[in-house]
Amino acid sequence: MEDNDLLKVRLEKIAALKAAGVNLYPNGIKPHNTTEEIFAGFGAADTDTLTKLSQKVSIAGRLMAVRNFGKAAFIKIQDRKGQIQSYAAKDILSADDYFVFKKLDIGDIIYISGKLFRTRTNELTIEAEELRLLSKSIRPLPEKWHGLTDVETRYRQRHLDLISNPAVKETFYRRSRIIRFIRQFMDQHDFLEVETPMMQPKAGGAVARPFKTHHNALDMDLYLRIAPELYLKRIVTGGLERVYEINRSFRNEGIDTFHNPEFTMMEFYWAYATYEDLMTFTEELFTAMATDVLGGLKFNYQGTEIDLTPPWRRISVKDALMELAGMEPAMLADKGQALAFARKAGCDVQDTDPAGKILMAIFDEIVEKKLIQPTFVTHYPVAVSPLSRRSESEPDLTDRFELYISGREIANAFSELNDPVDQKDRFLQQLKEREAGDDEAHEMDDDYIHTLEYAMPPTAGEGIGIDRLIMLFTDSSSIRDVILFPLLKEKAGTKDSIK
RNA sequence: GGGUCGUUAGCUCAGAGGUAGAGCAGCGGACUUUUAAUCCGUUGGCCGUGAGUUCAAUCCUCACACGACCCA
Repeated sequence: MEDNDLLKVRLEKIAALKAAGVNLYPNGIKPHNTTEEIFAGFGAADTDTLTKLSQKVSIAGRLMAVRNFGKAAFIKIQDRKGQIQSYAAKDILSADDYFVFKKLDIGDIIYISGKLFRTRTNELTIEAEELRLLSKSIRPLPEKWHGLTDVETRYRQRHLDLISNPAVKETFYRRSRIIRFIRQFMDQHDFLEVETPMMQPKAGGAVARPFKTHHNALDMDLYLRIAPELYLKRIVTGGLERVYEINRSFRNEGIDTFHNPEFTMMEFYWAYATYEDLMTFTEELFTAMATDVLGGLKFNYQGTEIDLTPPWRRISVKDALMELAGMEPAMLADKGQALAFARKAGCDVQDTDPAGKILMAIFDEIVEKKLIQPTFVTHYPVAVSPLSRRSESEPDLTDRFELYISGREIANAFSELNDPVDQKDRFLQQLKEREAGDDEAHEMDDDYIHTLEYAMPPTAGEGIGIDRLIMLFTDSSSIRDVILFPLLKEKAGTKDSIK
């Protein structure tokens, strides 16, 4: 163990407590209240009312502050819902409890029971009649006023972040509430929640690099899924017609404020619906969710007001390129001109890239960041949509949209390609691109085509990036702030433990 | 992958080529209604790691590690 005086002092206290026969880690002592319940029940009660009531409460939590006054003290206890003050005095506590109290450190988990009263400054306070140590801390907490601000420590030691920064707890309460709401909404619309493999022999359903792993007993390489899509469509083919899954996918790519290698997505598939139905459905989901979670359809994200009031703007990729990137119709029609435009804009494009891919590169570079208010971008080129149904009127385009909010892709949806012959051609085209050096191109998946050969009903499907959605709804600037344990590089020698 | 910035006490941060600083926390003392309680006293450091320049490096140079932000 590091030669640290702070730890030494605490270990000495532990020795003293043990010598006095105090159990440092007792079990089975249960609080009857939370801080939230106490404030909800008695936050409005005045001194006289509290005196008459003589209301006894008990709580457990972390000791966060001690203000000593000789033979009495004010202390703050924090539980999962908040903090409350308690008054610990020598002439109220038993001698044994007071002995323990004098040996407590900030950071210890304690139990307090006693009557509620108001102090001279009118703060609702528990007069401690019984005080128990529930778990002894031997390391000091971050400082009470500035808290913990070092982002690296916040992510690496999330427990400290949660203890020190109440807003972090709020974020994860809200995250849970959003996901719970989505489940309710989907269930109400008769969707069935399912789970599909995270380890897949082929990583399909999206355009991305996978993580590879290996099954020893089967001696088989497996990939962590980049999307559940192909399995969910097998389920729809099987007749479940409306399914959804909320869970992790994994993509082996760079890390930044919008990308974590593992991230949470909801995908859902809806037989007999079209991508146009999904636009309406998405509006309904988001507005209901915002009303439930935020109490309205307008909210602030990083200093910009976002308004979710439907209907949201719908614009095709080509119209967006003309309106927001300043492209001329001739450039859209001619690959050479598009390529020149893309190069000028600083896009990383190859001569061999299909025209649709070049247009999307320009879109990503210039248009995306301008889509601040919720916008459905429609009619993506076939070349970048290997699993989407072709538009009846324009076979080079697909019945697909992406939803953009605050310049970021939040959802991706399309009417599903259920023609097995066309699907096979699309995979073959992807293979060509893979051979040309695009290691993100989709793999051939004969098993999936075989499934389609049994006839999948006409279906529309959508994927919603849950982490990004939660960033929006919690005004978080980094995806790391909405994931409890974002991936960080390992750092050697940062943490010792006691011998 | 490139650029910029950061890494000093448990935490939050100053600092200067010559023995390392503050606030909070801790420790000792006073104090039974405080709100970052107050008052007196006080402990605590491989200045991220490694090399180089120098009489002397925590500071200058280079490399590396980790992180943040921006760009691709």
